[in-house]
Amino acid sequence: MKIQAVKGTRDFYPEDMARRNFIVDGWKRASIRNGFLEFDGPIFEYLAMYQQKSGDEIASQLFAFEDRGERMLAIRPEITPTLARMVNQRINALPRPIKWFSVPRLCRAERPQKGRLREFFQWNVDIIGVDDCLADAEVIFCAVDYLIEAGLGSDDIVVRISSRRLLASLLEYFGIEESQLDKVYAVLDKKAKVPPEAFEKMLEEAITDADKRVKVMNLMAAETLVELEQFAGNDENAKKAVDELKRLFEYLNVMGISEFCTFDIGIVRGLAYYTGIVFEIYDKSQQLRAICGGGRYDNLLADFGGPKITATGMGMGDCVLGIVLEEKGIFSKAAVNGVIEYFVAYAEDALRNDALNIIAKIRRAGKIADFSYKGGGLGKQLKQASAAGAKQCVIIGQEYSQKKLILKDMIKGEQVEIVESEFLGQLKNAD
RNA sequence: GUGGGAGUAGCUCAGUUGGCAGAGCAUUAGAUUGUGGUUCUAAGGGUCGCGGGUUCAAAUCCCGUCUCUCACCCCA
Repeated sequence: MKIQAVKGTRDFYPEDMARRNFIVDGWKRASIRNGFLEFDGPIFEYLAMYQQKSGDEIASQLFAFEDRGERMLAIRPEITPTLARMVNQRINALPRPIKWFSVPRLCRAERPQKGRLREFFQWNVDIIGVDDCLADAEVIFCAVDYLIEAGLGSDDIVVRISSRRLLASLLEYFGIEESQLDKVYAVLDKKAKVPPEAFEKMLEEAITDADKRVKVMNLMAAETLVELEQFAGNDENAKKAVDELKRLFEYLNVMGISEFCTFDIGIVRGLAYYTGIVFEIYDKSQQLRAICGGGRYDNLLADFGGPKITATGMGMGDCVLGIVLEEKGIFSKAAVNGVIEYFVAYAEDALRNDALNIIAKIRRAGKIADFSYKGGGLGKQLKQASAAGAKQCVIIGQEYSQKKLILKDMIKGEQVEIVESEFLGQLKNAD
């Protein structure tokens, strides 16, 4: 029986690996220039760690197994619990704010579909220990900074921003009980995803009181922060939440990315643990799930047995992003092959050892060099050099009896004769 | 867990009324014994997803099954 790749996994052939590296390298560059430090954890953890935050149902959506010591373990479906565990462990020794990032490989046992696989990479950026929404602004900036570097503009993507705290205070102000909030959130999260009639019907089921429901419907139609202030009335909590959003947008404006950002009260995020600012980044032209999502989760460390220290962060997976970059033709910029700087060709088999000797010297000088195993005619070797995308060829022929090489520029097609020692000297001085 | 779509060469796919298994790209070799990219020629590469049925004859029709994929549910 022929064995095939497991459902929802990917094989990375060299050209796929080039794309993956294009994404991952960009993530790391953006993180580092935004002042984040890289961390990583184990690829599996105790199953209980994931159940603690999200409940038992989550167990069916992750790859769990028992080891030989009868420990219940799971392959990590996210890295945030690991982050919480690691930070809690050294909370008194770590200088704050803690600005860390990671690019973990994650697995989730969900049914695969467009933009979602069972094994993927996810860029995570978190700031722990900053109450002010400046931290949220910086997380958003970091994500946008990356997307711009990757080649996307404000015509391509949009950051939709809202606030859990705002929703919570307004809903409470409208008279909806706190115990009902999660249920209502789940419905509000669907607003942009289902037809208006369906949305209305779902809302009817979640909020039986007609007065309250009308208020919520009106609220969900709000498009600007100014409108929200009217809803807030004299409610202190709601006013504070609006004020926070205003400050956030001001920060984003100062940082020069306001054209990417918009307020959208329909952004709720599925999970219960978000406590404040929430945001998602979408591709404007396509019907894809979010490229990126994040927000504030002030109970993170406390949920994992640590002190109550605030946190905010985001995650960006490689699947949806990969589709977007592919559609925009951005991957063509990614170098698929390692670019050969010098391809060494030899005119006669007798010169092969001389060629090998020079190749070794080029490589030890830090340059990328390759050659033909088969040898054969010079034409064949140059053909192979072209196929490999070589920038230059070093040709070793009769001239080598006077220690001279031919250096051929494969792009311009020009060639010059050069003394071997001079050529090798140039290698070391270059760059 | 529910529902649609698709499985033919490494890839993208064609395959007529049931009648010898095909093309392009890719790969390899040659045209070319000191000069590449273009071009030309040739070769290799198939359990037509798998199993059963109908038939003189099945990639093609029927039944079953597996896999992949898309949309739901969910989404950290």
